[in-house]
Amino acid sequence: MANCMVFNAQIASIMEVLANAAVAEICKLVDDDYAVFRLEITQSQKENRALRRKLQLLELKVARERVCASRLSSVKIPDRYRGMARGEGHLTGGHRSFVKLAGHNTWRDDQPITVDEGSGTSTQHIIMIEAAGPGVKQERTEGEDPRHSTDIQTGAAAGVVPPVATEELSTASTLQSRTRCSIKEASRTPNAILKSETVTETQRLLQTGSDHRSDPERLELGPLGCPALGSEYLLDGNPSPNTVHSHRDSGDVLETGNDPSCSYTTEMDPGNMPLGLETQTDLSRGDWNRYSSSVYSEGCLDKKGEVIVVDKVKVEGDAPPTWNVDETHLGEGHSQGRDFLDYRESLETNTNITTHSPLHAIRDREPVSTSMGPSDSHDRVLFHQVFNSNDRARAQTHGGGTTSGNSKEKRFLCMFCSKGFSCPQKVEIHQRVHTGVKPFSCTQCHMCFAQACNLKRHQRVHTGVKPFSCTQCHMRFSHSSSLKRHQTVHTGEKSYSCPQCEKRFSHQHQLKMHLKVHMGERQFVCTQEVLREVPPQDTPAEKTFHSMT
DNA sequence: CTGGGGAGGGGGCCC
DNA sequence: GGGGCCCCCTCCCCA
Repeated sequence: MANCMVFNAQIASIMEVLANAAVAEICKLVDDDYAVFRLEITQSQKENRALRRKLQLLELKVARERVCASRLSSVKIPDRYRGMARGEGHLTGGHRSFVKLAGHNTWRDDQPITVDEGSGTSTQHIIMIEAAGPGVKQERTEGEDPRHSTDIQTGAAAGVVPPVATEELSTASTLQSRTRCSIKEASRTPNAILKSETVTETQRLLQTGSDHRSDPERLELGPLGCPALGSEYLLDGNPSPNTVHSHRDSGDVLETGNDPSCSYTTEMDPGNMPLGLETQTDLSRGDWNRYSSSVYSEGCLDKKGEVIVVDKVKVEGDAPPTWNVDETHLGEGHSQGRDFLDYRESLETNTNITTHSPLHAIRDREPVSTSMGPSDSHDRVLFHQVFNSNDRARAQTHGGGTTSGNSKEKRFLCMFCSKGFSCPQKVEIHQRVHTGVKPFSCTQCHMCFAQACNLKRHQRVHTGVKPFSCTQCHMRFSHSSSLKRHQTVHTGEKSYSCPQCEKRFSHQHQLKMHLKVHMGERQFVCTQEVLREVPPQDTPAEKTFHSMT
């Protein structure tokens, strides 16, 4: 009996121990789960805070817009900042952007913010500016929160919504505080960021689809919430700048509606240009004429009562109407030049433009009278591009920079890729790379050309004329460069050298073929390395090549 | 190697 | 003299 009781006591103690162990185990699990759960709660709370900040910013932004709408005023932006801040044209309209200062940010880079503006939503991208970088200059203005003073000087009112989402955002005065931000190589990849900005802006244009003229931001507010780096290019409030939109009444300009897939992003992207344009215009119907007119010669036709008979404009693609020219039709340049002049004129007729460009002299001319109707996203974006290029040109002019460092100033920039050229004709010719317009067609074959001289050269194929003859042999060439290249046969010149070995070649193609040998050998040896575990140091291309040869 | 197109730059001419 | 326009040259590339 006593034993039984002892046994029971032992069992009880054991069970107690087991129970305690089980409880401890359970408690441990609960604690772990609780910790995880608490962590999740903490994260959620952080997210909620961030979202609240965004919401607050957006609300304040709307308030700021309303405030700014009532005090629209022309703000002169230092030209030298335009090109930069406009980000090669892609920051324009970037009032949708916020500048997020490094160190103050609570958002992720490039974090989109969806804004409900009543007429639609838009995605905004936060531009991260490395405020502490050596290339960043802090500039302060009166009443300015130093934290808001990034490197982009816009000198405009209606400042940036401090991206830091600080509490002082709650006051309108803060919102209107002048913010000077100037981007100087602030971003490591400005183009990418700026392009994304353009994308979102153009998308917004499309999505809202409303009359943006009444949008004060378009008038005054520039990128980064700063006033209007590119605001002048907008026609808002300016009755005269008929300019680039003379064809907008065509009705079929763009039926993008709210479809972001028809975004001008594609259009803006040189690489995708043809596709993007096809989404906007029916090339097969010759709408390219309209496009190209709107780009190059906006308004000039209406104004002057002229009709540039774009008899045939051949565009890469199907059913290309062709602007037939023969070698005597090289007067195309006249119309080209006039068109471009008018195109520039149309830009300059915008009285909101503050410019010191020499082109500005044209401004005094009779304003172009066109049938520009209510705002149109397509036209607006086109004008956006056009003016940006022009403005960037001015920025380059005043900034002293040239696109490729040539001695001659390249004030005329391609609206698609911002490449600079010394004269408008060259820009127009260059832009055919993007537009695919080839106005010069051969009368004897289907070939079309973007440059008259190329057509002229091509026609030697038909005529058999070979004006370039070798002085050392009987060879004749239709290409001057072909002759030059041929003469390396006689001179023995081998200007193409292999970077991986000592071999030299007289023709580039030979070098390319040779390099393929290198590549092939390298791959071969890599394979051998895998199979034989060849030490890596034994496999430089040169050694490999030499050993194999 | 040659043929030939794409594209940019230079220079002359004209206004 | 300066700027715009136009043609030619040249380089690059591909077939």
